[in-house]
Amino acid sequence: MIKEKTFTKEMAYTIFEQWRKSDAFGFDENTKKIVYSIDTPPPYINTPIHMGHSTSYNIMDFSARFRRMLGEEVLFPLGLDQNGLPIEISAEKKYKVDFTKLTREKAIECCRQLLNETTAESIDSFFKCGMSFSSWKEGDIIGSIYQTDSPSYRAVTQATFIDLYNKGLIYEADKVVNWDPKLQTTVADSEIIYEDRTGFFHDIVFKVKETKEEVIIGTTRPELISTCGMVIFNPKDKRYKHLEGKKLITPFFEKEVLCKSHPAAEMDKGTGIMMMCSYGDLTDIRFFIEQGLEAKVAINKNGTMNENAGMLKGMTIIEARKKVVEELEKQKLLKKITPTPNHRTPVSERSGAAIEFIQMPELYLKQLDFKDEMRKIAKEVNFFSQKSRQILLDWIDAVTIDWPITRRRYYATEVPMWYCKKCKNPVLATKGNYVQPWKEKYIGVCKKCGSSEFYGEERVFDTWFDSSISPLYILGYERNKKFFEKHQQCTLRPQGKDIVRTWLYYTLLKDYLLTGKVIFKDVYINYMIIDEKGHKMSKSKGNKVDPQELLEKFGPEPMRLWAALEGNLAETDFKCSFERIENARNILAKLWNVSTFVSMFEITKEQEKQVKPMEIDKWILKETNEIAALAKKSYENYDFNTPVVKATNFIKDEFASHYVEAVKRRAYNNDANIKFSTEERNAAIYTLREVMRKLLEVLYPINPAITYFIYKELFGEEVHTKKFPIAQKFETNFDGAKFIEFNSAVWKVKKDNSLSLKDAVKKATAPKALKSAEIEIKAMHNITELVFIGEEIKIEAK
RNA sequence: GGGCUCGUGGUCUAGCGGCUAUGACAUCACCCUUACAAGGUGGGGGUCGUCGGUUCGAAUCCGACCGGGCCCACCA
Repeated sequence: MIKEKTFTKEMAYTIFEQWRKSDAFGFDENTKKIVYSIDTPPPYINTPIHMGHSTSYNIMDFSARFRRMLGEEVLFPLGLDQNGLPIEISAEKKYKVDFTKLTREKAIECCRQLLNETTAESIDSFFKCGMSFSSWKEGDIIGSIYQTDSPSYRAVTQATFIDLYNKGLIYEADKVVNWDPKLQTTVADSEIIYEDRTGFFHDIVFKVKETKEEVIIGTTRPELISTCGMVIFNPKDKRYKHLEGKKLITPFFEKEVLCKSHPAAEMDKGTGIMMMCSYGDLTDIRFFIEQGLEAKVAINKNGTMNENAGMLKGMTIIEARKKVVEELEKQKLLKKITPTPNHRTPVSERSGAAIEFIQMPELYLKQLDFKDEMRKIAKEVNFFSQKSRQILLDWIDAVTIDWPITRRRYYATEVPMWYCKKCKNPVLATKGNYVQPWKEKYIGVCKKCGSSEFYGEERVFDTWFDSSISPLYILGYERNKKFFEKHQQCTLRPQGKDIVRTWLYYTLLKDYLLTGKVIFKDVYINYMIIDEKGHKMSKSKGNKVDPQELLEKFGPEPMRLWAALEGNLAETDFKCSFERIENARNILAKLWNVSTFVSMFEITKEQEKQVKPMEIDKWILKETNEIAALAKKSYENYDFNTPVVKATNFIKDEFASHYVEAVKRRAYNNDANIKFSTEERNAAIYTLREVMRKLLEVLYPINPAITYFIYKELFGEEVHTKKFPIAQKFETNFDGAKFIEFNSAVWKVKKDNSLSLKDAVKKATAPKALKSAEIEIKAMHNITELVFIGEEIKIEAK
């Protein structure tokens, strides 16, 4: 019998703790069962976990728990992504330091310190959410918590580099790269976002050499005038036709450039005539290559101007722009400045700085050669939902350069290479150990020139180069040969749609290049958690809902139920609000209260065996079994929304309001006027318990703690060790829908006549399909005379 | 400009060719009925974005348009 009035978060945590202590969800790597592996998204733990984390992890946990109930061995390790720019940015902010001014050791130490402070906190949040990870301990065995900055993980990252290098898939090239001047590193295309920022058109005077005519040219990058290589106008533009082939003199720098017609110039943009500079943006670069012009770099890698910018040398881009404007104004060469509000600007996703394009040697992983294979892979993987596949296909189409995998930062996996001091020939580290070439010496002899002096590579890997091997890592690649040989494909990759072009794409690409296989069977792409107004949650907007706060207020179970009830995250964004979670809490309160009621009645195993359910009992058992069948089918396809909505509505409406009300008297059997036989009473008790049993089993993956507690109280067994319920068939002549309709009619009549619900009804006519529950119905509504005629419903109150 | 997606009572949402359009929140009225006021019962509220087409029949299929959102490309 349940005595507690409500189910509290403390009760949930006690159960979670019990599971953690007993290692209830530990992974057995020697299992003979089907292995169901989940490659969890390593969340960045530079900040506490947010609503997106907690919700998407909850949904993963639904799958993990459900699959265990199907008898599968679930590999569900917690991974923590602790490499890369986001960690560095947070550390710089938190400790108010600038890594470019610190020693490398010091910078790394800052990151470690930050991670030490945040890791435990994040793990605790996951624990409180009720996650059933394979382990809560860090370690090297399959299923342990892993961190991408551990020597073990970094050694595998480096090993994959060595393999790819030896396969000839990595090369170094001095190409134009996306340069983040703030972080002073190259970034990949996938890390660039476009923002509509306000730019300013500067209308600047150029002079025609031959005729001294003034030509007004609009530009947003006046500081780059020195690198102007050509001026173009649209071939159809009559205003400038006479300038074809003429020479123009750039203001200020007094350089001669050719003026030509070219379709890239749009007539209605700016003044309709434009200057082409090297490295202003990507189109400029393409144009220079196309025209065979010599590019001139005017921006240094720290974002300042160099000698090619003449007197602007040493200034930052912003300062230089200001200075040029001043000078041009002085010389009356600046006509006007007009703002253009929606100027699409490439911005570094990590730092928010405007991207510059400069030339820089970096290591590249070949990806252009594999676009067709990637398209094939995209079609082989099962996507949940189907439409998410398109996000990946679109990105594959958009890939135009190989993947620059090196970064010039600190807290990341080092490129495991050294170079011969004499002949610059590179040597690779040996696989298996984690190496740091920037502070470790290479001992050996150069195969090319015989020299024994080397210097270490200083660059590190793009963090996606690390995280793209997470499924390989959790399956024991390069660490546990026996296990990896048996389990080469990961069952499920759950992740956000915002990182399809990075995490999913890079993982499929890299793991394919390494193993020749498609690494995932299923991919579950979750949409985003947005605020009540439909805006993305972000720190800057201040509209973040903090899961820690919600845990404090509601505890884990309402949040988990909300994640199932709110919608299907594979299809739509979720709007998050207190109200909605409150609703989920109320549903759980209902479940709790019904359970309290059912727990008042006992029945022995022997009695259970002899039970013959009555027709109304069969009706509710039939409905329950249909829900169980639907749940199994839907859960298998990662749809938790449809069955859980059905199940909770069923509990509230049909089960609690109608069935329980109807059999209450049969279960109590203490009414002086209506006597039921022991068999009839036992049938009611059996049915109440049986419905609860199946519902609890169906809801366990969603709400493990509350269902565990109730199940234990009612049946003395542990729900998490049970098999997912198999639906039984029931046939009955009792019509549930008509029953509900009849009840409503009675209630309405009583209400219209201002009668209390327990007041007597003189005479009622009910449909024939309810005859089998005659005694219950009479007792339920206190009906004096009840007749059954055809389909008719008629209530005479007085 | 290209692609994807969505438009259903005040708000969110189910339905995706066939009974009176589902449910939740909010709202109103009544009610402590021995599991439950974090509750119960009942009520009010919808031209299913607009226009056209297919069909015996359209929220549902097709087309056009209008209006959101996301992604990609391009822009001096």
